[in-house]
Order: sequence, then C-alpha cells, then structure tokens
Amino acid sequence: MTNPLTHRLSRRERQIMDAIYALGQASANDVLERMEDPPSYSSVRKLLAILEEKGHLRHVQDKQKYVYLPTQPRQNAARSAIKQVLQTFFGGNVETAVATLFSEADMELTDEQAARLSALIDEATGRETEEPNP
Amino acid sequence: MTNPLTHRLSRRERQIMDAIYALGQASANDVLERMEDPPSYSSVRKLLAILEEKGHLRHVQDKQKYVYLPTQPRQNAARSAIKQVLQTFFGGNVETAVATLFSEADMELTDEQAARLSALIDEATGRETEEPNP
DNA sequence: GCAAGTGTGCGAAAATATTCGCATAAGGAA
DNA sequence: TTCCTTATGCGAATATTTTCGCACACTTGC
Repeated sequence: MTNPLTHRLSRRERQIMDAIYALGQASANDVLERMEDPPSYSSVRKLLAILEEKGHLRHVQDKQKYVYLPTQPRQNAARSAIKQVLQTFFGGNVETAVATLFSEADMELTDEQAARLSALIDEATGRETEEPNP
Repeated sequence: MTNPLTHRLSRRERQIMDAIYALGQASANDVLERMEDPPSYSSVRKLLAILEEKGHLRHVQDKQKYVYLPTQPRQNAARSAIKQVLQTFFGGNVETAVATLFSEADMELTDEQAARLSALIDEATGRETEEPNP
C-alpha cells in the first residue's frame, strides 16, 4: 500500500498529477485549463518542473512546448488510488465499493457491459482472478 | 465534483482524515498509531485541532480524552472519493474501474456477494438506479 | 531586421503547513 | 497528600509549499 510516489504529494502537486492523469499528457496550459481554482501559468509551470525533478513526471518536446507525462503508468496509479479508497472508505468491502460506483455513475450499462461485468464476477467467484484483457 | 472539503487538504491533513475515515472515529493516539510515517503525538493533536477548526472534524469527550469524528458522513466522503478516482484514472469508465477493483482485492467473492453484485448489475442495466439499502 | 506572441529557466518573496515543547488539569495509586 | 500518567491548550520556530516576476530564446509576420 501507500505507494511511495502518490502519498507524499502536496496539495497543488496532487491536483496537477490528477489533471495529467486525467488528460493522459498535458502542457502547462492544458493543466491550467483543467484546474478548478488555478494559480498563475507561471506557478503551474513551476509545479510541473518540481514534479519532474521529483521523478513523478517527465516531459517531451512537442514543437515549441513541453508536454508532460506521468512516469508511473496510469494503470498503476489507478490501482493504488482505488485500493486506497477501498481501504479508507469501504474497509476493503468490494461489494459496497462497487455498489457506490454504480450509484455514482448515474448511467445505464449497455447489455454488453453488463455481460462483461457478470463475467468478471464469475471470475472472482471461487477462483483467482487473472488478467482478463490485453 | 471537487467537493469543497476534501480538495483543499494539505498532505498531513489528508493523511489524518483518511485515518479517521478508516477508523470511523479516533483519538489522537489512534490516529498516530495508524499513520505510516507519523509525526509526534503533539503534532497529530495540532493537526486534529486545525481540522476541527476548519470544520472537517468535530470531537466528543470520552472519559478523559477527545474522540474525533468527521463532520461529513463517511458515505458522502466515499462517494466523492470514488467519483474522483473514477474520473481521474478511469475517465468515467465504470466497467474498467470495477475490473480493477476486483483484481485489486485479491479475494474471492462468496456466492452470496456475487449474487448481490449481479443484482446490482441488473439494476444498472436498462433502468435507473434506486436506493439499494436501508 | 524587428516586433509580437509563446515558451522556458531561474530566483526569491510570501503564505502555509508542520513541527514540537512547555504549562496545566484531572484521575489513580501509594 | 504527593507523584505519576495521560490529556489538553497554546505559542512559536522551522520547513515546505506556493506564488509569481523578469530575463532570455525561438518562430512568425511585416
């Protein structure tokens, strides 16, 4: 648990990492636009530089500008994040967590999605989970 | 989104709130023991006081000591947290989120749990979700 | 060439968070 | 009573985060 990267981020750092994970990759401006109560452009750039220095981000040059990407793959971060929520707010109770997930996403599932989820449940019932998809 | 309470917490404040949500309620010592890389007892108490002043916690006297409780019900916080993760790391894709949830909880589901989850899926398929429990 | 627009790099002030020590109160045991 | 233990309250040093301005580089259009 407590993955070493995520757990030591300051408030702003976390906001920026979230923005970048949500976007996949992002320039300073992209991040700025996505933030709710953003600081100046200059500040965002500073934070990006700090996060890069700390090893959470790396950048790639795209034409004139830098595009930042997380060093830890999104999927890893996702696992850590969801595990954290599961433990903190659901005491590890998957069923309740899933229920909340459904109710939160006030969307209907397509039959196809429902089928795949049912398959997942079967997988998780009575035998170990394995990697389900590419 | 961005619930006003959760999103402005500093690193330590967040850690403490997490501990308290995980525990339901907690004294300074409880929090201290649950933290991974804890500061001094004195510091924990200070943070608790700050969080109370900011309105995130309240306390109740239990014998000699204070027991702190979140002002925002756990369920609300849980919803916010899971929504946040869903959006940030799964782009709102419930199916993938659930899949990760299963794979992360390296546990087998009981048949009963599986049945209830299947029921939830049916609920979410083709009609609106309603309040599932008392 | 030169100005305007868009970027990055750097440094350092200002604001916050984080730390903890010390004083003090109350209960229980000797 | 007196001492020890376990709490709280307060104040303030220290560390970290957060902010941003200014200088310099490169491209594009006149």
